[in-house]
Amino acid sequence: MVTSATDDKDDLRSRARLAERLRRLRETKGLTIQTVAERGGLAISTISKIERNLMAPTYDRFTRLARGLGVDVAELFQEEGARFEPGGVSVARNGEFGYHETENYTYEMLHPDMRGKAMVPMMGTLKPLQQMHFERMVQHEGEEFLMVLDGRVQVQLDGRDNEVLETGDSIYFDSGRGHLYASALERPARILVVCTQFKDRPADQS
Amino acid sequence: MVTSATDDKDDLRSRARLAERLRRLRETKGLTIQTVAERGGLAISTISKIERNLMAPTYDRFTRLARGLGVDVAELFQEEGARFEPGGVSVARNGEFGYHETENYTYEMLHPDMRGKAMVPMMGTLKPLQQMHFERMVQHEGEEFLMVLDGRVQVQLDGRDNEVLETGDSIYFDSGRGHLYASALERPARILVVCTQFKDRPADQS
DNA sequence: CAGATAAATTTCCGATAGGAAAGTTTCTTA
DNA sequence: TAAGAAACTTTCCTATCGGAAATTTATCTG
Repeated sequence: MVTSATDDKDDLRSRARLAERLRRLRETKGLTIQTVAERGGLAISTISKIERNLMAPTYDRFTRLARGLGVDVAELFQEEGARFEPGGVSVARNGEFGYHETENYTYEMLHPDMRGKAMVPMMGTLKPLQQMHFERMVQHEGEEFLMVLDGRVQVQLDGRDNEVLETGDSIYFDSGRGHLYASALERPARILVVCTQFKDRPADQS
Repeated sequence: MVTSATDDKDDLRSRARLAERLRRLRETKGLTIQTVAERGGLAISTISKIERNLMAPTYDRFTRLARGLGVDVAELFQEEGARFEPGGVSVARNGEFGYHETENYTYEMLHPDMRGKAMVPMMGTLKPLQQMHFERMVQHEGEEFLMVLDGRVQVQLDGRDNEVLETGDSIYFDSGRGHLYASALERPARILVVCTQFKDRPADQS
């Protein structure tokens, strides 16, 4: 065989990154190996080996490890609505939306008249980064789509390098990942954001 | 120990579901075990055992299996719900999208690299109405959001008067209602459309 | 700094993953 | 139906996973 395509080297690198991610995740949560081991139901030594890439965990150990860490299994692999009225239609004219001002952003909900739609579209005006002051990143259930309509926007994503988006660029990401937007120019930027409507999910302890 | 919380029974059930999902996935894609084995770089017998839940694959086999099946690793962990890859992020630069031309429209899918996302954003260029010829209106499952980025757009909605949207205007409606877009000016119009993902996804090949 | 306690690593070994090849079932085609 | 091929399963065996306990390293306390 040795059809290349799949090289052992790749496996090792991939595993190495996984190991690193696991340890970082555990440490940022302030958990000890022992705690994770007890909560997840696997041996201490196993976790130690996995985190140092001395071992490739099997499927069951993997799920247990995720449980011990309090995250969804699939989450470990990331590198990085309600009753909508059938036939419903809503038109929003430029400028006549309901404003929704927060400390750092100015948002305009686009179709507030429709309740329980699957997507929540809104327009936003972003101040330059210097003028903003926030405690922590925004984070919520669901998925998010952002397109820059005017200006240049800096997107901060938890666990990733900052992205700078030019006019016409867009980004799609998991809203569960902490995020922040700001204008990357001296003047305000204009963006369109569409979020999925979040249905509440069982929360786990942090 | 034996703090319950994590029972071996759970592991077995979880693994059983995984096994089933894997086999279904492979079969709906019309792939043989051998093909997957070659493409992913693992032994035939290994896949056979995994699919019949006689073995718990290790991390490396798992990633190889995913590769062989032509799906993302995280996708294998999604229970039925067809969840979106947690933490996923995708950036699309202006102009570098995959074009998708139809008779009347030119669409550019914005984030084709992300599979199984809840929303499907795309940019479109609309010809003037006179130049278009269609048999019937478009109609599909889900909800749809349209914003006019440039130009003036005429939206035909089944059972309703035509709507004319100016730049910056938007419309939100049930995709089940027949719909058609066209530029209302002599020149082409530019729009952004975001649809909700339809439930049943067709099996695709790499 | 010494002693104590917690956290992480290493060791040892039984249990199991997983490849190669042989065996079995299922599908074609004459 | 038989012969042959393709798809899948079993067998056998080595490499390695993974748990318990011993050892080392880090963190407190006085």
